[in-house]
Amino acid sequence: MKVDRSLVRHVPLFDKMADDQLDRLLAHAVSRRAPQGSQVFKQGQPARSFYLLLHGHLKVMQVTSDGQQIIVRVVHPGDLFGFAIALQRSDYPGTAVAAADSVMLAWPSDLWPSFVEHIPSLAVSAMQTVGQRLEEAHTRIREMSTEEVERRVAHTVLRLVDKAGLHEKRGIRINFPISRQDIAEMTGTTLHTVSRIFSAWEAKGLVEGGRQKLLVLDVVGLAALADSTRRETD
Amino acid sequence: MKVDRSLVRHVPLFDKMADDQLDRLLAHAVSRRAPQGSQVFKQGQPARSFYLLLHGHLKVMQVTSDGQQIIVRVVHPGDLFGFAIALQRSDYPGTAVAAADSVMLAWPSDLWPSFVEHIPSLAVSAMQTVGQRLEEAHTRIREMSTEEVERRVAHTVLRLVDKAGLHEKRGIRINFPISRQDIAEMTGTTLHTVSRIFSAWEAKGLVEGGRQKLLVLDVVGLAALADSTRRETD
DNA sequence: CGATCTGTTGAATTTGCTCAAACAGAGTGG
DNA sequence: CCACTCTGTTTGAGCAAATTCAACAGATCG
Repeated sequence: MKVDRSLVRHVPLFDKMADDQLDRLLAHAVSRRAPQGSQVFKQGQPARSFYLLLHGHLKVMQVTSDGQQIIVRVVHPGDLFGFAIALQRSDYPGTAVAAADSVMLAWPSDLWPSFVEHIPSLAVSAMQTVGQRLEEAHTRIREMSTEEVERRVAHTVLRLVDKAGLHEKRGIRINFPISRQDIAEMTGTTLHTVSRIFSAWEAKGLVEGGRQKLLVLDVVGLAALADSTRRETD
Repeated sequence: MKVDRSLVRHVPLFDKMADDQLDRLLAHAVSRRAPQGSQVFKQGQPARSFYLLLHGHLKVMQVTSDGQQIIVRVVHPGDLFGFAIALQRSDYPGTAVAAADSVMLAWPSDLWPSFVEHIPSLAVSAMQTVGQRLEEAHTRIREMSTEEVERRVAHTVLRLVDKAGLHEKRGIRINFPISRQDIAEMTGTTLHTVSRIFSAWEAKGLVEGGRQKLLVLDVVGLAALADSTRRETD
């Protein structure tokens, strides 16, 4: 079960780590594949492992008691996920679903404390990661409190461009299959509204849609829309 | 600048800590008072200190570029706050305002790394705290995505009851001055809507309002309303 | 090739916001 | 003590954004 150092060397979480420490860490890692649509772990399950995404994209979802679903966050390559254990939780707070075929490393949760103990920089990095995640959550709360749907959708798409954008001749492609429903669940609206918004944007030449596909043609225009202080876009 | 151990002994963050460690920690602490309405720190300021609230209540707010305000969270006694430094940030992401006269301990941010190094349990506790905060943020996102305003307000009030409730003969009093505007900023709505909701609740005998005052008469009824799966309350 | 999934679009409806006006209570100063 | 002001609260009316309802079209897949 050899995992090569170069696979994770570029990950911010590990870039300050000495080679031998990194090797010791990787010695306990198991690599795992998740085909598109499969679940890596489920909400409520005991958190037996924590993960690092190497390739692909995951959606972390939560289901409410009355069956409604939201996407808590999207996991991109290089992101640590499922580390409930570090936050002193015994179960996963959400369900991780592969949005595209994905590859990840998995460590047994039991090992976390000893890792942190022996590799202090890991604790610092982990703390930083959680801190960023908290900030993202606050950003989302702020947007949901103060912005109308169209601007929220614009912000969400721009974040996707940033995290999962692939440059093409005609624009920037979101690099994994994503539906209107998904975007609705990320912005707190309905797929109907998202569909209408995308149709309007398409008419304006900002984006180009398609079944589970999204190509952003005019990032600047979209950003202008996202930052516009109410009613200037006409 | 002596700070007594007993002041903080009950705080979860410190309850597993040895006496001598705690004393070493407290040796560097400075106590500080914030009269009602005063700011403890401002959004964007360099994060020179981190704090522990001993007494009172604070609101942490963020202002959007176009001037709108939201309340990111409410700080209650025993909560650590303003520890941006632990998350590797150099400035405060929000503004902390005293909702009531408050007393807190302050430590220079510089000391955080050495504290964490010498007191490993502090790192674990801090991580846990941030984790809980992240979960709260996700709960709020979930509520804002899936629930109508009335239920969100109900949930918010119930959280206040839990964190800042004071038992009285007639019901449970929220133990610090809080306005409709505040609750609007916590739930992502307007003070008008909150006022209307409270008026309706008052008519039903669930709560009793007043200028910056809130007395919850029927916690169970409120909880029923908060958990009702759409349109059953009539 | 039917069945299913995703997306589109119109129409009716509703929620909650904006605008507007008035009111209540606490504190202030004459 | 009373008029005045400030701040927070209440309430109505109209309106707009977004949801719900509904029907359909095009892809995709077994």
